[in-house]
Amino acid sequence: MTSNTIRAEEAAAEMGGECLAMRSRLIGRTITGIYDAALRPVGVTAGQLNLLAVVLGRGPVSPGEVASYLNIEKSTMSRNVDRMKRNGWVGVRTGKSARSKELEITESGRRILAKAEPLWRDAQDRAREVLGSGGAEAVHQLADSIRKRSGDK
Amino acid sequence: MTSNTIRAEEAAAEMGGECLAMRSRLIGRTITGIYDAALRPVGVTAGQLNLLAVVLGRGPVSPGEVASYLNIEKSTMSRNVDRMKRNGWVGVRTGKSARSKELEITESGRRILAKAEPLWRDAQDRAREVLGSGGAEAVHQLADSIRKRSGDK
DNA sequence: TCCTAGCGGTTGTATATACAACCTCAGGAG
DNA sequence: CTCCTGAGGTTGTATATACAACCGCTAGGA
Repeated sequence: MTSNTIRAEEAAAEMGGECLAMRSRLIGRTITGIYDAALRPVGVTAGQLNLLAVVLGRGPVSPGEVASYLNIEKSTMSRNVDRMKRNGWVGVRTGKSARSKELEITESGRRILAKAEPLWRDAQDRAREVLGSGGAEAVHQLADSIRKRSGDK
Repeated sequence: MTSNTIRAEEAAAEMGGECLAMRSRLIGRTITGIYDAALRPVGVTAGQLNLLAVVLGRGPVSPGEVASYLNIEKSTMSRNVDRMKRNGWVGVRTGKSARSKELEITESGRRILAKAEPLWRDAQDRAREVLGSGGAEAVHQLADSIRKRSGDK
C-alpha cells in the first residue's frame, strides 16, 4: 500500500515541525539536566529538590496532595516518597485516617535544602539564559495555564 | 542550628514560587500524558512517535544525530532504539564506518505513523487547549531557544 | 607506520514516570 | 448494623531518562 508511505511522510513532516509533546519533552529534559548537573555536588536531583520544597512549603501534607499539585501519578509519588524517606529527608506518618499518610520534612531534609539553595540559584540563572529573554516568564505562564485547568477533564 | 531551618524555609518558598525545573517538568509530564492517552489505541507512546517522525524525516540517520537533535543522552538513545527495533518499527544497519549505525523506518513503522496521525492531531488540539492561547507558540519559541544554544557549552 | 586520543555505541546502575490491578479502610445507602 | 462504593496507597510491569565505565574503531600526529 503506497498510500501508507505517503501519509506517513506527511505525518512525520508535520509532527517534526509542530509536535508540542516533542518540544515540551525536549524542554523538560534540557532544563532538568541543567539543575541535575548543578545540584550534583549536594547529591540531590531536580525532582527530589522540588519535592522537598513542596513538602516543606505545604507543611504536613499527604502524598496524594503533592501528587495532585505536581500532576504526578499516585504510584509514581509512592516510589518517590520511598526514596526521600530512604534518604532520610522526609518523615512519613499516619494521617487523619488510617489509610492516609502525612509527609513532613526532616532536619536532614532542611539541611539539603539549605545547601542546595545557592546551586539551585546558579541553575535557575543558567536556565533563564538558555530559555531566552521572556522564556522564563513563558514557562511560568504555561505552568499556570496547566494548574488552572487541573480541575477539568 | 536554627539558621538551617530558616534558610530552608526561605529557599523552599522561593523554589516553590519560581523554580523553572519544577514548571518545565510539570509541563512535560502533563503534555506527555495527553499524547500517551490519545495514542494508546495504536500502542505507541509520545516519545516513540517522536522518534519515528525524526527518523523518517531525516532519512537514514545515526542514533547519535537523533540524540543530539532531541538532546537525549546517547545511552538513553541506545535503549530507545532497542525498543523501536524490537517493535519492528526501525531497521538498524551498519553506517559509513564500522563503529557507526544508521536507522531507517520500516514499513511497519510507517503504518504506525499513518494510524497514529489522526490521534496525534487530537492530542495536539487538546494540548493547545491546555496550554492556553499563545502557549503553543511559546513552547515552539522555547524549543527554538534551546536548539539555538545547542552548539554552546 | 605506529600510537593514541577521541568518537560512536553499549552496558551496569539508579531515578522518574505511568497504567493496571490490588488492598484497606471510611463513610454512606439500605 | 451490614454492605458496598470509592478514596488513598502499594506493587507488578514497562518505558524513559542519565551518568560512569567500558569497547572497538578511526583518524591524525609523531
